[in-house]
Amino acid sequence: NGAGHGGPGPSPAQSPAAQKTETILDAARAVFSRHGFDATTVDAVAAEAGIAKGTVYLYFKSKDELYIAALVRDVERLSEGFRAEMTKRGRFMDKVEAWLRRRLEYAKQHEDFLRIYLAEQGGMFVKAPGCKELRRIARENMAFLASIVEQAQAAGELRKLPPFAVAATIGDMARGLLERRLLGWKEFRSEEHTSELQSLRHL
Amino acid sequence: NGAGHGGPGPSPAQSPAAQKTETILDAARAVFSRHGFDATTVDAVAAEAGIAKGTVYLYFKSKDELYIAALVRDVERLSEGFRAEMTKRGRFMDKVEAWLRRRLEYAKQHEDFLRIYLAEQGGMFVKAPGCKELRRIARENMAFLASIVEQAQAAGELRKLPPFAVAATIGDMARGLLERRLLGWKEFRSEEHTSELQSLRHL
Amino acid sequence: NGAGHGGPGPSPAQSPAAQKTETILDAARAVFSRHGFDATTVDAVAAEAGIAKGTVYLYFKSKDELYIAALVRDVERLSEGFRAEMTKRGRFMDKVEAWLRRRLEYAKQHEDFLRIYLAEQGGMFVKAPGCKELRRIARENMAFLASIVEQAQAAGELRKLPPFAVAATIGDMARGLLERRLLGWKEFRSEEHTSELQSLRHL
Amino acid sequence: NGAGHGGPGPSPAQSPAAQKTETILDAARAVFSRHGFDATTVDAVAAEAGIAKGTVYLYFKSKDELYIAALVRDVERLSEGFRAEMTKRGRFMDKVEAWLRRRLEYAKQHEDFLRIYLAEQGGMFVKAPGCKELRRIARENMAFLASIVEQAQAAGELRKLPPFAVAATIGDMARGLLERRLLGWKEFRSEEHTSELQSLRHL
DNA sequence: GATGAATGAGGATTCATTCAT
DNA sequence: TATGAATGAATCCTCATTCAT
Repeated sequence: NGAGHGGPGPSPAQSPAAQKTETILDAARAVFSRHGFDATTVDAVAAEAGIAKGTVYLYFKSKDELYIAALVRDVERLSEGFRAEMTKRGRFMDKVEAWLRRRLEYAKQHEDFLRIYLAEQGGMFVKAPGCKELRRIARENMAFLASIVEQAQAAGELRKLPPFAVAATIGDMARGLLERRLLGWKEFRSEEHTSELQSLRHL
Repeated sequence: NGAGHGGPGPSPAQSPAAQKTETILDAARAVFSRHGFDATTVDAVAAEAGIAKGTVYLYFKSKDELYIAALVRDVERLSEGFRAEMTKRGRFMDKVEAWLRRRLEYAKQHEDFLRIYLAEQGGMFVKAPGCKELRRIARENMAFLASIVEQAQAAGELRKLPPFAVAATIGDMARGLLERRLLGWKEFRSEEHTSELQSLRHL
Repeated sequence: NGAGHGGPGPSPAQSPAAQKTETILDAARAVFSRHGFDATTVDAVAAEAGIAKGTVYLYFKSKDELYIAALVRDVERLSEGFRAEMTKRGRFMDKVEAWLRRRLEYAKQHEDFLRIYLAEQGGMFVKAPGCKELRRIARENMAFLASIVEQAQAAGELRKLPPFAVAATIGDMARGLLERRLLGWKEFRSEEHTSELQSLRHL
Repeated sequence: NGAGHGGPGPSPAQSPAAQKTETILDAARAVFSRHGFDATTVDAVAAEAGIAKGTVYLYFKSKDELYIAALVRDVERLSEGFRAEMTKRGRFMDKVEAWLRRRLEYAKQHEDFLRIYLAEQGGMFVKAPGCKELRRIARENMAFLASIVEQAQAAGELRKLPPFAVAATIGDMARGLLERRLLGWKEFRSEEHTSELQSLRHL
């Protein structure tokens, strides 16, 4: 196939073990996103992956570890993706647009990932697990975004507001945008996101 | 009664049954927010409320219903509160500041509520339950906010961007602000939120 | 009934909870002795006790705890019994005979207990669990026996050999005797034990 | 080969298959003695033997069979050893001392075997498996011992007590001695066992 | 109304055993 | 022969819910 871009199903170039790991993670993502962590049974994941229950435990020590692994894999994949995209662009608004587009695309390809991801953001407040890894990534992304903002401010593209606050605000908006899209709120269909993007021009 | 302040403990003016309902809901809020939905046992809620497990089932049909009830009660209380506050203010930024202050105050008084509330926002994407009620409230609030934005635009206080998009953006920012505060991120201590608020002036 | 001597089935004078605890312990003794620790399921114990699986866990935290509790209860009961008997007798051989008779009687009444008890002695060498409690009792009994031996030596009833060694030897013989009886070895039927007892006269 | 000494590791003169069988049995002995039957996994035995799990099943039909085989091998080896030693000696006490020394030596070389052996003696009362084979050996040894006793009685070396009872008593004492040594009871250190042996002189 | 003992369905996890390579 | 990935039966334990008191 033309890309190792992380579509569902393992690419043929990997070791069989790595392939099966990918298969299981894809299944986990799908099932966890449908039912949430607790309502998901390992049986269901195994069934989705087309393997036996015990096999899951050959690749992951526990249900918790499986959940975290599925989440972290996608979050990292997504993070790497948009950082690369943003670096390629020149002007601030282009960067932001690239970032948003990347997230939207990814969300379209992996609506199941998006569900689990957004849910976990909420879960950060009640569950400790894996948070460490996820928080690390979240903060790294935030720092990256802030540095982008600073560059833009230095270039006179943005008003001189605290960069972290601006970065956070952008992140908040993006999340909300994805959520509303996922919930299918009719006020926020299709091109609407551009109108939200417009707001950014004035920051 | 003289207070819609939503403090814990039942007000004395209510019927005994209503008082016990309140007691249970307070206990539920506390325990659910500490451990999340699944990790919370009905036993723990009963213990927190100082009653027997069976008694909980005299007031709520199931654990699910109890969870939703606890959530809805606070969300409605909060919504009513800030709508009233906003209505009292004249200028847009005052309204928004009043709203934010209201949320922060509430969050301070009920950090446990906040946790459960933010977590549930994520849960909207994976669990059906209660979503109907909660979505209704969320959309009503959004519509209210949008109408406020429209007024401000009519008064020339805001640029003419799509009101729903602006309202949504404000909501997103507010949520992010609360989250970062709750997580204790050091970049967003104390007065910092004003700097995020400043951004709004330029919308 | 004429005695709280520990026959199966709870005595009516106890609290309901204590009665049920006894019922479960009796069931546990029976089932564990039939199949050993690992091959015994909590389900089987519950079935033997005529209650539901979950109920067992209202009275004992785990299968391990249940096992230990069943064992310790009987070992203590037996130990107290024979110490009292021995104290009542005057001459050494009478004491020993009383002790042996006590063990044989108990073994007849509680063959299931005996099995579990003897098995656990072997288990001491591979499993740690509960050993602490059981070892304590075992050593207390050994010390008691040794003091009896010392008295007998002081009274000129026994040769002056190291008391602990003699006590241990007596204990070894008694255990072997019980085992052979339990295994039904035809060479060691009925009155045979007296002939083993005779050996003691010459120590 | 020049030694029936039972040391670990296969002797070089055997067929490769027999050598591997020995290797596995050595591993089984080691692991079973550390954790007991149920807590031992076939995986662990294979790892200890340095082979793959599946290979174990090429040599033994099941975990049960492996356990029994490991046990029986050592018991038979030990039995043959001490019978030969005893036959070589002339006087009764010399025979007994030779026998005890043999057991102690074996125990020192194979503490792991001893553990499993003593544990299994208890297990005889709750588990059926292998009992048949082990009981046979145990009774053969007992009969051998009894015949030795009878000889001694005929030679006027021992009082005329029932030979089987005396043999059993000697066996009981020996077992107890080994156990206390294994448990490390401080009352029964080092040379102490001679004092227990002294008792025998008076039987 | 209140209680809390009892229930039993449900799920994570382990591991003996098999079999394709 | 040797391997070790895959299987799935088996079991401990939890906890929402009921109901007799």
